[in-house]
Amino acid sequence: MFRTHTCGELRSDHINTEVKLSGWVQRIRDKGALVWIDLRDRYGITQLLFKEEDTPAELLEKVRKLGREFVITATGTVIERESKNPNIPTGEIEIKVTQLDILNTSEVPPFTIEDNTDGGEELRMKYRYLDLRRTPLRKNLELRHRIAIAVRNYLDQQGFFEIETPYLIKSTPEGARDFVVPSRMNEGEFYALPQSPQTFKQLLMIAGYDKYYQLVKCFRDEDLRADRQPEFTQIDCEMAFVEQDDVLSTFEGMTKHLLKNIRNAEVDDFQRMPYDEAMKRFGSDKPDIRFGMEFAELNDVAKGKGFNVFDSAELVVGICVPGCAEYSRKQLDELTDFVKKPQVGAKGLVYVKCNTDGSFKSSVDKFYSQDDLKAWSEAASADAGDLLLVLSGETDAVRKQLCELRLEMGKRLGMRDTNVFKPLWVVDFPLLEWDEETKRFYAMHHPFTSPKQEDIELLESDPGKVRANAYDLVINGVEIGGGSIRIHNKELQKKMFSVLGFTDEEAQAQFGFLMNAFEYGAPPHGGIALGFDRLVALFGGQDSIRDFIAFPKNNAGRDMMIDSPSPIADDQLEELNLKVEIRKKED
RNA sequence: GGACUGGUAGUUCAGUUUGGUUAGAAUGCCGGCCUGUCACGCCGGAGGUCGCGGGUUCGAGUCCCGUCCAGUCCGCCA
Repeated sequence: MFRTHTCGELRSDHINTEVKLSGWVQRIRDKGALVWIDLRDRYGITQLLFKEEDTPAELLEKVRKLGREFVITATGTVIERESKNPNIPTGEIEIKVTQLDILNTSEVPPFTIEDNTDGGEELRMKYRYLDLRRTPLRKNLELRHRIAIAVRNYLDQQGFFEIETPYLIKSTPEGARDFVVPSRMNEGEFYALPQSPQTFKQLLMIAGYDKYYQLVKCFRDEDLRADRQPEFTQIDCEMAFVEQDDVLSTFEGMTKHLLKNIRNAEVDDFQRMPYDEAMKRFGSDKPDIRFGMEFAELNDVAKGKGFNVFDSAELVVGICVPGCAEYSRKQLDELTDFVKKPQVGAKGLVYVKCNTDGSFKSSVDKFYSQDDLKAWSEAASADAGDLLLVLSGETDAVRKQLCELRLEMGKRLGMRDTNVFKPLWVVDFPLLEWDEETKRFYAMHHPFTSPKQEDIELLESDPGKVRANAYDLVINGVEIGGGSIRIHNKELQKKMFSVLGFTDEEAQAQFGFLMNAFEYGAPPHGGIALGFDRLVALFGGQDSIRDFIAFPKNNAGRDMMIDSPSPIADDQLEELNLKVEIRKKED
């Protein structure tokens, strides 16, 4: 037997009991006549005590051989500490050890296994199994587990079945790049790993399963970010006989359930904001509504006064930053540099200080009178003491730029509190997006998304104007998930493919199975998929999903620990009857 | 595909702007001392291909060119 208790559970109630603990040596404090060892396992830390005067020499010798991260079993008596440590749950007691077994030795770890490790990102990735011993990582994975359980409980109570769908499926050209897997038994052919179980969950609805969900791995061969991994987990759901409202209320309920149970946070009913409105008010389809600074369009007051930059711009738009009229020249220059970064891409920044004495000071005083600037401040609902930051340019671009600036200002002013949760639904997304490069429309969501009934006639006349029965769940500026009411009618689906530029043959070849299924009584249906990793990271108060995944990949899609991807052996290629030839890139 | 930041002791970093004696600090590691530590303390010690390759120079961690690696972002991600 290795243990009677874990390292996290002994309290003063246990004093005088004989116990056996097993774990890792976290730290040794050797004071000569006294030696303490912090013994760690998943549950906590318990202090072991060895007193020179009443410890057999043989045992002391063993103790002095120990090093960090050795795995040991200690047997002894729980005693009250002479000096207690109120900072840890087991701080009232320690173990007077009578027997010590060294189960395994350890090399000196390359970084310290402490809450605040000295290890850098790269090293921690390479030795991920050591990093995972650290409490912050352990807590993240525990949080992930708790949320997964809460999701399953909620959806089970709502009558959902968790049904697994295949990972080896068929490649489709729409959407993200597929990861592909060669088939040995079908020479020269490839499976694709699913970007999402989209078609399968729709088929499950046609099969009559009514409510489906799955915590499922999805795969996308696209460049990574802090919040994007090539393999990631979705809470994937689909419901039959539902309208948009049914899906939204079910998953609003789930989100509230999670916030309540995991974070003990109560939130109001979620705002539902049309896409157009989100773009106009926040310049983003995933607005962070924890703070204000909404966009104020200033075309009416800023144009026609001889400032050519604004006169020639499609949109002049600003935000009102509360209480920042005192910003120094240096701070304003910093903000100008921020918006001029290539990642943001603005040409410049105009500011208006609404001074507390009622006067205005701007970077464009040459062109605008005090009355002009007063009109700006009124248009932006600015008060005395506020700072207006104004950008101009082509509508879509300038909104995006101002959105970046707004988030930056929110961050600087401490308005993005990770303990505050403000979810909302963004609804009425456009069905289609025009792509200049390929001169065709792409589905903004995916090609199975249904258009709004009242917009269907626009499909032929003005496809870009068609709104979709599509919605995103956004929390604190993070796109947590999205879904839609699907097309369940073969004719409409055919029409959709034709708008997307598919011939009948292409549509049949790629999605024939789904179109055929629509011929056998497909019920109206719709669903949603939530990014599980992002949801967990959000609940954990962090932007990066990496530390909420046990074994993540780096920004080049590599697993630094197992060193993958890697070449495969010749005989593996032989079996697949494949030859690897790296094509030279053309200039 | 692109922009930016970084790479110096086991680790985290300073030193690079302005080239110049033996490349420093902290922490970790090793040895010694210490009876109430818990980021223990004190004394001593070991530890370096300054990412790699080339160039400029009397002389390069420092300047130039190339390259690799890591990170953040843009493009991309229905």
